[in-house]
Amino acid sequence: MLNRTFAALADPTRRRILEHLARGDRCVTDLARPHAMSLPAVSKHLRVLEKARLLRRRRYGRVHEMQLEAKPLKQAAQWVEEYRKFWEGSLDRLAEYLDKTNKQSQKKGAK
Amino acid sequence: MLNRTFAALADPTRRRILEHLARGDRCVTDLARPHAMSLPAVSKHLRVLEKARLLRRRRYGRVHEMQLEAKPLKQAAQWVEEYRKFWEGSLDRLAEYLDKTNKQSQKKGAK
DNA sequence: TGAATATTTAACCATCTGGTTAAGTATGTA
DNA sequence: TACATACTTAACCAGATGGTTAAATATTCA
Repeated sequence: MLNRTFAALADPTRRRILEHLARGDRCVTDLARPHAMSLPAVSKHLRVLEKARLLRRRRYGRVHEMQLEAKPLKQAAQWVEEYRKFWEGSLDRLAEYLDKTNKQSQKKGAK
Repeated sequence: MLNRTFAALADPTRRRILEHLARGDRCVTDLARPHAMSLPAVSKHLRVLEKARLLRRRRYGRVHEMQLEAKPLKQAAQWVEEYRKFWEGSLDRLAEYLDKTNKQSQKKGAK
């Protein structure tokens, strides 16, 4: 699951789509408009996001409405936070401190 | 930068490498051992992580030692958290609440 | 010097990715 | 019915990705 979530987030077009969606549900054509690419291209991106469960799709007649789904993002956030905190705590606390006080001298940090 | 970070994190082998690294600096051979793949394959993964600046490499003679670098992860965490909070706040606050109290009934949540 | 160790580079391969255009499927509207 | 609209599917393409094996490059050790 994390594979798909991170892979989905790795593409800037898809991140922008999510950003637009964060302002409310949108149909495919609306979401495609600000992106300089064809509709099928956007359609593919939407399917990637859908497979990653970052959005849910509902059909109202011929219009498809997308809705954000926060759950996988929560999982991703947890993974990132866990490791970030862990190794900032264990390895980089000194480096980070030095980083704040002296832009140079953190190179000899841990080991 | 986010592109590379998320792309790097999308591969399970690379996530496992980071997990091992979180327990301390490691050389290439050590990092390769638990993965059922060739050394060049691991070497490639390390280069991907290095390009994403998720790790720094230092050469001690013929041994390359890897060290975690938390900065890009912090950026990624910020991106994820920003959007997660935003749309949980706007759309999924109710769903999230229901999630805590009743494992089932959040399906009809927003909209 | 010569052999072993640590690692990368090169060449190759199959599959995935992100885009295209053209055609197809539903649905709404005149 | 016929046309327009919303969207997907199909076929294709170039380039990236994730793996392989074989060979090259340092470095250490005897």
